[in-house]
Amino acid sequence: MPGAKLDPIDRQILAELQADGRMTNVELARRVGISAPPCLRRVRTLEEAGFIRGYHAEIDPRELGFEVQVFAMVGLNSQAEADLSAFEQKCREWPLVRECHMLNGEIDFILKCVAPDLSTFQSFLTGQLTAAPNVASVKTSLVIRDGKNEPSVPFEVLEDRLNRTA
Amino acid sequence: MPGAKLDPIDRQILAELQADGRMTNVELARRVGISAPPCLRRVRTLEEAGFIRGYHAEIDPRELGFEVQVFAMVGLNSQAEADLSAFEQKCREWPLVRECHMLNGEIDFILKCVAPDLSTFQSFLTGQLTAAPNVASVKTSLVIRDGKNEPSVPFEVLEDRLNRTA
DNA sequence: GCTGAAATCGCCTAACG
DNA sequence: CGTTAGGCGATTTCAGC
Repeated sequence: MPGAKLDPIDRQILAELQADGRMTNVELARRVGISAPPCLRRVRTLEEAGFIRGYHAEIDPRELGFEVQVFAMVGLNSQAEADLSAFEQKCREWPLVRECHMLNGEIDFILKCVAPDLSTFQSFLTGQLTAAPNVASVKTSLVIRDGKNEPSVPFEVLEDRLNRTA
Repeated sequence: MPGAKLDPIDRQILAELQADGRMTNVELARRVGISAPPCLRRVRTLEEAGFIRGYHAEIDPRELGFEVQVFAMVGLNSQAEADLSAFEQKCREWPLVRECHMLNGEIDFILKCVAPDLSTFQSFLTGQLTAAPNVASVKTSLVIRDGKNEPSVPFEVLEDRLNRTA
């Protein structure tokens, strides 16, 4: 079971850094109740072990002029591994596509896209996405507003779960 | 037009901090070609103006024991504003729901969820989500793998666009 | 008004117990 | 894991353009 090697302090470190990635190490150490040097060692270990993939400023797309956010549901003609990978590669090359997730069921991929305006997105949709090799169908939905948008992991659930097993 | 008040240095600061949110201020200043104090002032201004919403460590959910990632497409019975808000509020209270976006078209909301395992998700699905007031239909798709997962904003597109206008 | 230079203060981060 | 200690970054102050 992954996560088993982490003690409560490690998990708290991850939770704190997920909430505020620019927290100083001494502040972090204070919050988790140890002194700074071991705290820093833990952070480095967590980074190297792949628990922490990186640190990012969260930027408001609308403030920057990206007024449009769209989800695209994509079906392919072939689901052979080479064709799936080829499509993923295309997504990595398209800057308007921010996320590309392979799904089970009738939809093959869901894409989260941003664009400065609708016409930019439309021309990407018709000129690039729909026109790409192997793409069978694309259904798009505009995002009206975001009701919630949190970084990846709910630590509360993790703690609940470990308490229940304990 | 939003983003018009930002000069090229501000945009570069945002791009650098989106790529590495823990970069030191002196390193950031070096990269954007100004000295540290004005660089720090710009960062503070960008934070206060809402361009930067926060800083987060990016944590690998699978490493932490969240093996399951699911998209849920939700339709409601009533689309009155009070009912839409009520559903969004529910999503904010459910820790397994990480994102909740209101969409146009026949789907009302798309939810990105995580869970430690399938059975945890299933019990959330049947016990909470489908059972919530006003929920008419829920279709779920398991994520097989992530082909791309990038933070919000493609600065390349912004620069292209500004160059074209200039 | 905004930038850069100098100086202070606090943090980072090694070495050691 | 804690303590100590030296070097570096952060942040304020002040002068210059």
